[in-house]
Amino acid sequence: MADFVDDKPSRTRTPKTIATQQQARLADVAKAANVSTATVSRVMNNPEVVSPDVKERVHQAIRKLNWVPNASAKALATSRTHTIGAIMPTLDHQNFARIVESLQTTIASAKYELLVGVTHYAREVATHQAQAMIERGVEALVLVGADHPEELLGMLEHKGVPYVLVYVAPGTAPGRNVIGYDNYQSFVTITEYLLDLGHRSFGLIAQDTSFNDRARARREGVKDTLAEREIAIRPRHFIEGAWKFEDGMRAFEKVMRSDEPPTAIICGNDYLAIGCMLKASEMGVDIPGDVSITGFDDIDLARLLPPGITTMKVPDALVGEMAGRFFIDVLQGKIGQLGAVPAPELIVRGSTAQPRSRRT
Amino acid sequence: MADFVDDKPSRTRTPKTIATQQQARLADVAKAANVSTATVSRVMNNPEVVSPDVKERVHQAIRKLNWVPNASAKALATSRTHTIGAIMPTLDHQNFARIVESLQTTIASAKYELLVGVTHYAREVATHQAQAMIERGVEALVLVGADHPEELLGMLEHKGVPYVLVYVAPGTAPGRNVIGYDNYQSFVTITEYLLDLGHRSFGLIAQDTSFNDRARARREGVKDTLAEREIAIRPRHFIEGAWKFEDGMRAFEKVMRSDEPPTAIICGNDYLAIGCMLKASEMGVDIPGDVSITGFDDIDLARLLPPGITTMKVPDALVGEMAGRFFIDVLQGKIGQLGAVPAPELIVRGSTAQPRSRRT
DNA sequence: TTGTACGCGTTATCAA
DNA sequence: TTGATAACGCGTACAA
Repeated sequence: MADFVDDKPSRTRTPKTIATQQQARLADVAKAANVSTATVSRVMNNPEVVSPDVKERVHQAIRKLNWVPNASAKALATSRTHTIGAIMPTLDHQNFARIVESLQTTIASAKYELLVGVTHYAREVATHQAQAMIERGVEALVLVGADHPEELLGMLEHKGVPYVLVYVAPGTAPGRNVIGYDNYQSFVTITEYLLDLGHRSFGLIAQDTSFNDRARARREGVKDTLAEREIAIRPRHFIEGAWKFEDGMRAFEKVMRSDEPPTAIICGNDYLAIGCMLKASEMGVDIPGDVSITGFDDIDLARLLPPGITTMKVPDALVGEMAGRFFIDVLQGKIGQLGAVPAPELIVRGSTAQPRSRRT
Repeated sequence: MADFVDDKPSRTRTPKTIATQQQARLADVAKAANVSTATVSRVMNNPEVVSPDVKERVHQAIRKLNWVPNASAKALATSRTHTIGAIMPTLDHQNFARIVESLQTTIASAKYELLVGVTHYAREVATHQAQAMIERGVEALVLVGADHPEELLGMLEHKGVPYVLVYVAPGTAPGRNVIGYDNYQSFVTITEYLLDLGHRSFGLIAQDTSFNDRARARREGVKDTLAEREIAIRPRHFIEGAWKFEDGMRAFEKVMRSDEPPTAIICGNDYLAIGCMLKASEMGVDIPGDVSITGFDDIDLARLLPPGITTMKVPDALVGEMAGRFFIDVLQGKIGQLGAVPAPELIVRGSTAQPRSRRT
């Protein structure tokens, strides 16, 4: 019973991978370099403490064996997965796509990877995906909006998983980490701008408000501001539905073909507003002559499509970046302060003007 | 020495998580339910073989302890991470965003999660991210285009990681799994269509072709087809650059303000084509009266912006779905056949017409 | 500076 | 049907 007990029985369980070839393990590298596993580990995670020649031997062995560390094992040993999750309603909207993109780019600089889920605006899907990501051990999570089950948020807090609710105004969800702006206030601003122009008859084309607290806040911002002036929107001028170009086109036609169409139509986003513009030119309706249109988001096209859409500029990419930086700080043990994002800014373009009756 | 050695020294190393609370382990559940760890594992992965009452006891313990399985440990034990990766140039293009979205939705049905990387069109970034994902143990990978270092693809094959190159025509990269259509042929089709209309003077506004084999194929498709008729594009009418609306606007202006502008401009994608249309209306250039414009991709706006853009319809969402299904099949041990995606289809709209000289 | 030995939380083999 | 226990591949006290 001597030196033939030296190395481990090189593999007892048959690997379950599809791989045709055996993968090298850290132990194999150690053996090849004639060092201990601890040393190999040090070469990877703490190179300063290991002597140059040993380091070189290990590196050679790594190259020779084509070894790549196993992240699952590392995660198990360290309780760190280096993974962050983001759950979005869709990626087919420039804003969300940009958040994901900037978030990924930001966290990549700290060696974090991004798990992405798409919910298609279904609340249960969001919850379900979030739970799956928690099982996966995401170290942080980005969620959209505040409309999530209390138990999900509770679980995140219970597990100590930092999360950020994006597109949620500070103050709306007390005690939560939020990055966003005040949707309500933004639409107050838009509405007041139109009121100041002299408009007194309004239409509202908005997204579906189920599982969408942003859309609800926007709608209420408009309604409350108008109510302050004793103005209401006629039910036939209030259309709630989806959010794409063609939804806007359909809604615009419906509103403008109704009796006594409004002089201003407030849209929940730029896609809807652009849909209105497209349908208007099709119908021969002059914008802003016959009716003013406003959007929200300031997507590229809003400034490019003549006469330009009056809208609110929101800082998408910054949202992803801020969330990313916040996570990096928190996960590195720093305090991690979540600063406020600049408030949306009204951008006045050619799609709005005084109502005809007001003009001289 | 009796029954006080019974359970493991409940935790020697201090946990590294930020978590304020101890997480329950499978072993804790086992103890609480008074069964072995093997049984708890069976309840999760092989419930049929465990008796109903025991199963119930285990479930109660799970609920009581609020246990969620640790995916890293599971991955380590099974060599299956249940993760798929996708690396895209950007998400700010509808096509790529849709691929990611449909891929995620497809693989979610088989309990796979999606890791997303964005390269901003930088080849090294793509390679680097791919390697990181391999370390993470992604079980499959989606890459865009065929322009990847041989060693990366070699490593994937060496490791037995199935991958799919999307936006690559079958036949272009022999031996690789590809989903895509023939970019070259598609632009032959467009070019021939314009030639048939009678055009003899062309402009080409295209994406940057470094690390973008699709863009190269498209350009060559145009050039070769024209050369067949002994036609070349004047250097000043060939503009290569980025790919957004405003790039198209700038390029269009440059081309149209040059001496002897062409009668038809072929654009590498719809964003560029729309940029041309927008600039044209700004400049008072009539489309298709003064110049015909073609795009590629058939994004929503291509059919909505009057007079509509003549373009090729490509099946984005299908690409993601097919890749997802392929992976699911392969990873479940099935053969996994990668069918061909329908060829892009020429959609003729109002942005193209006969050149003025040809008309009666 | 390096090595030994154990733990991370599961699954899976084998025996009962 | 259930239980003991050895992997899985890595980090890391602790000792040398």
